[in-house]
Amino acid sequence: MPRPTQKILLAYYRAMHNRWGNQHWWPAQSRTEIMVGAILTQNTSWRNVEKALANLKSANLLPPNRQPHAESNSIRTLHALGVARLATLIRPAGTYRIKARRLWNLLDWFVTHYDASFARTRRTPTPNLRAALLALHGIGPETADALLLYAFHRPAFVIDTYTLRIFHRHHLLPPAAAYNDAQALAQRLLPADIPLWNDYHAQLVQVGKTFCRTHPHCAGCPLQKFLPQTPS
DNA sequence: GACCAGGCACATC
DNA sequence: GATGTGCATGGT
Repeated sequence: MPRPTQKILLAYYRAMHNRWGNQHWWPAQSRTEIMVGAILTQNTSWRNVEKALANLKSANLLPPNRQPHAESNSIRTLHALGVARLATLIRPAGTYRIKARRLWNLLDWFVTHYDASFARTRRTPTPNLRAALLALHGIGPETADALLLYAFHRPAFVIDTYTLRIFHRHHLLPPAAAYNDAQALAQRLLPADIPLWNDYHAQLVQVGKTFCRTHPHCAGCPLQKFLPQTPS
Protein backbone atom coordinates (compact mmCIF):
# COMPACT_ATOMS: atom_id res chain seq x y z
CA MET A 1 0.00 0.00 0.00
CA PRO A 2 1.54 3.35 -1.03
CA ARG A 3 1.86 5.48 2.07
CA PRO A 4 -0.38 8.52 1.71
CA THR A 5 1.35 11.88 1.95
CA GLN A 6 0.29 15.49 2.28
CA LYS A 7 1.13 15.93 -1.40
CA ILE A 8 -1.29 13.16 -2.38
CA LEU A 9 -4.14 14.40 -0.18
CA LEU A 10 -3.72 17.92 -1.52
CA ALA A 11 -3.76 16.56 -5.08
CA TYR A 12 -7.07 14.86 -4.26
CA TYR A 13 -8.42 18.16 -3.03
CA ARG A 14 -7.26 20.07 -6.11
CA ALA A 15 -8.93 17.51 -8.38
CA MET A 16 -12.24 17.81 -6.56
CA HIS A 17 -12.07 21.59 -6.23
CA ASN A 18 -11.21 21.97 -9.91
CA ARG A 19 -14.28 19.95 -10.74
CA TRP A 20 -16.89 21.63 -8.57
CA GLY A 21 -15.41 24.78 -7.06
CA ASN A 22 -15.74 25.70 -3.39
CA GLN A 23 -18.82 24.09 -1.84
CA HIS A 24 -19.36 26.88 0.72
CA TRP A 25 -20.36 24.59 3.54
CA TRP A 26 -22.26 24.48 5.82
CA PRO A 27 -25.31 25.71 3.84
CA ALA A 28 -27.18 27.72 6.47
CA GLN A 29 -28.06 31.28 7.38
CA SER A 30 -26.87 30.91 10.97
CA ARG A 31 -24.77 28.82 13.30
CA THR A 32 -27.98 27.80 15.05
CA GLU A 33 -29.26 26.37 11.80
CA ILE A 34 -26.01 24.43 11.46
CA MET A 35 -26.49 22.92 14.91
CA VAL A 36 -30.03 21.87 14.07
CA GLY A 37 -29.05 20.55 10.66
CA ALA A 38 -26.19 18.51 12.09
CA ILE A 39 -28.67 16.52 14.18
CA LEU A 40 -31.35 16.30 11.51
CA THR A 41 -29.03 14.97 8.82
CA GLN A 42 -28.08 11.84 10.77
CA ASN A 43 -28.74 8.94 8.39
CA THR A 44 -31.05 11.18 6.39
CA SER A 45 -30.97 12.76 2.94
CA TRP A 46 -30.34 16.49 2.93
CA ARG A 47 -33.54 16.96 0.94
CA ASN A 48 -35.60 15.79 3.90
CA VAL A 49 -33.54 17.89 6.30
CA GLU A 50 -34.40 20.96 4.21
CA LYS A 51 -38.11 20.28 4.62
CA ALA A 52 -37.72 20.19 8.38
CA LEU A 53 -35.58 23.35 8.38
CA ALA A 54 -38.22 25.07 6.25
CA ASN A 55 -40.81 24.26 8.92
CA LEU A 56 -38.63 25.88 11.56
CA LYS A 57 -38.03 28.93 9.37
CA SER A 58 -41.73 29.34 8.65
CA ALA A 59 -42.32 29.44 12.39
CA ASN A 60 -39.55 32.05 12.77
CA LEU A 61 -37.60 29.67 14.96
CA LEU A 62 -34.26 30.08 13.19
CA PRO A 63 -32.19 33.31 13.18
CA PRO A 64 -32.28 35.41 9.98
CA ASN A 65 -28.52 36.09 10.33
CA ARG A 66 -25.47 35.36 12.45
CA GLN A 67 -25.75 38.20 14.91
CA PRO A 68 -24.94 36.72 18.32
CA HIS A 69 -28.07 38.14 19.92
CA ALA A 70 -30.28 36.57 17.25
CA GLU A 71 -28.48 33.23 17.58
CA SER A 72 -28.89 33.11 21.36
CA ASN A 73 -32.54 34.10 21.19
CA SER A 74 -33.30 31.31 18.73
CA ILE A 75 -31.36 28.75 20.75
CA ARG A 76 -33.29 29.63 23.87
CA THR A 77 -36.63 29.64 22.06
CA LEU A 78 -35.98 26.24 20.48
CA HIS A 79 -34.90 24.89 23.85
CA ALA A 80 -38.05 26.23 25.52
CA LEU A 81 -40.27 24.50 22.95
CA GLY A 82 -39.50 21.12 24.47
CA VAL A 83 -39.10 17.75 22.84
CA ALA A 84 -42.71 17.07 21.79
CA ARG A 85 -43.13 20.41 19.99
CA LEU A 86 -39.72 20.10 18.32
CA ALA A 87 -40.67 16.62 17.15
CA THR A 88 -43.75 17.80 15.24
CA LEU A 89 -41.75 20.54 13.53
CA ILE A 90 -38.87 18.35 12.37
CA ARG A 91 -41.00 15.40 11.32
CA PRO A 92 -40.06 15.42 7.60
CA ALA A 93 -36.44 14.68 8.56
CA GLY A 94 -37.40 11.19 9.73
CA THR A 95 -36.59 9.46 13.06
CA TYR A 96 -38.08 12.64 14.43
CA ARG A 97 -38.83 11.55 17.99
CA ILE A 98 -35.24 10.48 18.46
CA LYS A 99 -33.86 13.57 16.76
CA ALA A 100 -36.09 15.89 18.80
CA ARG A 101 -34.62 14.40 21.96
CA ARG A 102 -31.07 14.64 20.59
CA LEU A 103 -31.52 18.22 19.46
CA TRP A 104 -32.98 19.19 22.80
CA ASN A 105 -30.05 17.55 24.58
CA LEU A 106 -27.66 19.65 22.53
CA LEU A 107 -29.62 22.86 23.08
CA ASP A 108 -29.91 22.14 26.79
CA TRP A 109 -26.15 21.65 27.08
CA PHE A 110 -25.50 24.85 25.14
CA VAL A 111 -27.91 26.90 27.24
CA THR A 112 -26.75 25.41 30.52
CA HIS A 113 -22.99 25.60 30.01
CA TYR A 114 -22.57 28.53 27.62
CA ASP A 115 -25.74 30.56 28.07
CA ALA A 116 -26.56 29.87 24.40
CA SER A 117 -23.55 31.97 23.37
CA PHE A 118 -20.98 30.86 20.80
CA ALA A 119 -18.60 33.53 22.06
CA ARG A 120 -18.52 31.92 25.49
CA THR A 121 -17.26 28.65 24.03
CA ARG A 122 -13.97 30.29 23.05
CA ARG A 123 -12.25 29.60 26.33
CA THR A 124 -12.91 25.85 26.06
CA PRO A 125 -10.08 23.97 24.30
CA THR A 126 -11.16 21.96 21.28
CA PRO A 127 -10.48 18.51 22.83
CA ASN A 128 -12.62 19.43 25.83
CA LEU A 129 -15.40 20.74 23.63
CA ARG A 130 -15.31 17.53 21.58
CA ALA A 131 -15.44 15.37 24.69
CA ALA A 132 -18.40 17.36 26.00
CA LEU A 133 -20.30 16.92 22.74
CA LEU A 134 -19.53 13.19 22.60
CA ALA A 135 -20.85 12.81 26.12
CA LEU A 136 -24.27 14.03 24.97
CA HIS A 137 -26.76 11.29 24.17
CA GLY A 138 -27.26 11.18 20.42
CA ILE A 139 -24.01 12.85 19.39
CA GLY A 140 -21.40 10.49 17.98
CA PRO A 141 -18.05 11.28 16.35
CA GLU A 142 -19.33 12.54 13.02
CA THR A 143 -21.96 14.85 14.48
CA ALA A 144 -19.50 16.11 17.10
CA ASP A 145 -16.86 16.91 14.50
CA ALA A 146 -19.37 18.52 12.15
CA LEU A 147 -20.51 20.75 15.01
CA LEU A 148 -16.92 21.57 15.96
CA LEU A 149 -15.89 22.45 12.42
CA TYR A 150 -18.96 24.13 10.99
CA ALA A 151 -20.70 25.63 14.03
CA PHE A 152 -17.82 26.25 16.44
CA HIS A 153 -15.13 26.90 13.80
CA ARG A 154 -12.65 24.47 15.36
CA PRO A 155 -10.06 22.33 13.55
CA ALA A 156 -11.86 18.98 13.36
CA PHE A 157 -11.75 16.90 10.20
CA VAL A 158 -15.16 15.32 9.62
CA ILE A 159 -15.27 11.70 8.51
CA ASP A 160 -18.45 10.27 7.05
CA THR A 161 -19.38 7.01 5.33
CA TYR A 162 -18.39 8.42 1.93
CA THR A 163 -14.99 9.51 3.21
CA LEU A 164 -14.35 6.12 4.74
CA ARG A 165 -15.44 4.38 1.56
CA ILE A 166 -13.25 6.58 -0.62
CA PHE A 167 -10.20 6.24 1.65
CA HIS A 168 -10.64 2.47 1.71
CA ARG A 169 -11.22 2.15 -2.02
CA HIS A 170 -8.11 4.19 -2.69
CA HIS A 171 -6.12 2.07 -0.23
CA LEU A 172 -5.21 5.10 1.84
CA LEU A 173 -6.20 3.09 4.91
CA PRO A 174 -6.10 -0.61 5.82
CA PRO A 175 -9.48 -2.37 5.44
CA ALA A 176 -10.14 -2.54 9.17
CA ALA A 177 -9.53 1.19 9.69
CA ALA A 178 -12.48 3.14 11.09
CA TYR A 179 -13.50 6.69 11.97
CA ASN A 180 -10.64 7.60 14.28
CA ASP A 181 -8.03 6.17 11.92
CA ALA A 182 -9.34 8.16 8.97
CA GLN A 183 -9.52 11.34 11.01
CA ALA A 184 -6.01 10.85 12.37
CA LEU A 185 -4.71 10.37 8.84
CA ALA A 186 -6.33 13.53 7.50
CA GLN A 187 -5.43 15.65 10.50
CA ARG A 188 -1.81 14.42 10.56
CA LEU A 189 -1.17 14.99 6.86
CA LEU A 190 -3.19 18.07 6.01
CA PRO A 191 -2.15 21.53 7.18
CA ALA A 192 -4.27 22.70 10.12
CA ASP A 193 -6.34 25.00 7.95
CA ILE A 194 -9.99 25.26 8.94
CA PRO A 195 -11.25 26.55 5.57
CA LEU A 196 -9.41 23.68 3.85
CA TRP A 197 -10.87 21.05 6.18
CA ASN A 198 -14.27 22.64 5.77
CA ASP A 199 -14.27 22.37 2.00
CA TYR A 200 -12.36 19.09 1.86
CA HIS A 201 -15.13 17.28 3.67
CA ALA A 202 -17.76 18.98 1.53
CA GLN A 203 -15.92 17.90 -1.63
CA LEU A 204 -15.72 14.29 -0.44
CA VAL A 205 -19.46 14.29 0.19
CA GLN A 206 -19.97 15.63 -3.32
CA VAL A 207 -17.86 12.79 -4.70
CA GLY A 208 -19.82 10.30 -2.63
CA LYS A 209 -23.23 11.60 -3.62
CA THR A 210 -22.31 11.74 -7.29
CA PHE A 211 -20.25 8.60 -7.79
CA CYS A 212 -20.32 6.25 -4.80
CA ARG A 213 -24.03 5.60 -4.43
CA THR A 214 -24.13 2.72 -6.87
CA HIS A 215 -21.22 0.48 -6.02
CA PRO A 216 -18.74 0.41 -8.96
CA HIS A 217 -19.60 3.70 -10.60
CA CYS A 218 -16.27 5.52 -10.70
CA ALA A 219 -16.44 6.61 -14.34
CA GLY A 220 -16.05 10.36 -14.50
CA CYS A 221 -15.11 10.74 -10.85
CA PRO A 222 -12.43 13.40 -10.38
CA LEU A 223 -10.62 10.97 -8.04
CA GLN A 224 -10.68 8.05 -10.47
CA LYS A 225 -7.16 8.78 -11.71
CA PHE A 226 -5.88 8.18 -8.17
CA LEU A 227 -7.43 4.71 -7.88
CA PRO A 228 -4.97 1.89 -7.24
CA GLN A 229 -4.41 -0.75 -9.94
CA THR A 230 -6.67 -3.34 -8.31
CA PRO A 231 -9.73 -1.52 -7.03
CA SER A 232 -11.47 -3.28 -4.14
C1' DG B 1 -42.16 -3.34 -3.21
C1' DA B 2 -36.84 -2.81 -1.94
C1' DC B 3 -33.28 0.20 -0.95
C1' DC B 4 -31.06 4.37 0.47
C1' DA B 5 -29.97 8.87 2.95
C1' DG B 6 -24.18 14.00 5.06
C1' DG B 7 -25.60 8.22 12.38
C1' DC B 8 -26.26 6.67 16.79
C1' DA B 9 -27.50 3.76 20.71
C1' DC B 10 -28.42 -0.58 22.27
C1' DA B 11 -28.78 -5.77 22.43
C1' DT B 12 -26.61 -9.85 21.77
C1' DC B 13 -23.02 -13.00 20.86
C1' DG C 1 -14.62 -6.28 19.99
C1' DA C 2 -17.57 -7.37 16.21
C1' DT C 3 -22.07 -7.70 14.24
C1' DG C 4 -27.13 -6.82 13.88
C1' DT C 5 -31.24 -3.90 14.54
C1' DG C 6 -34.62 0.08 15.50
C1' DC C 7 -35.45 4.65 14.45
C1' DA C 8 -38.99 6.96 10.18
C1' DT C 9 -39.56 10.16 6.45
C1' DG C 10 -39.42 10.79 1.43
C1' DG C 11 -37.03 9.87 -3.14
C1' DT C 12 -35.60 6.56 -6.69
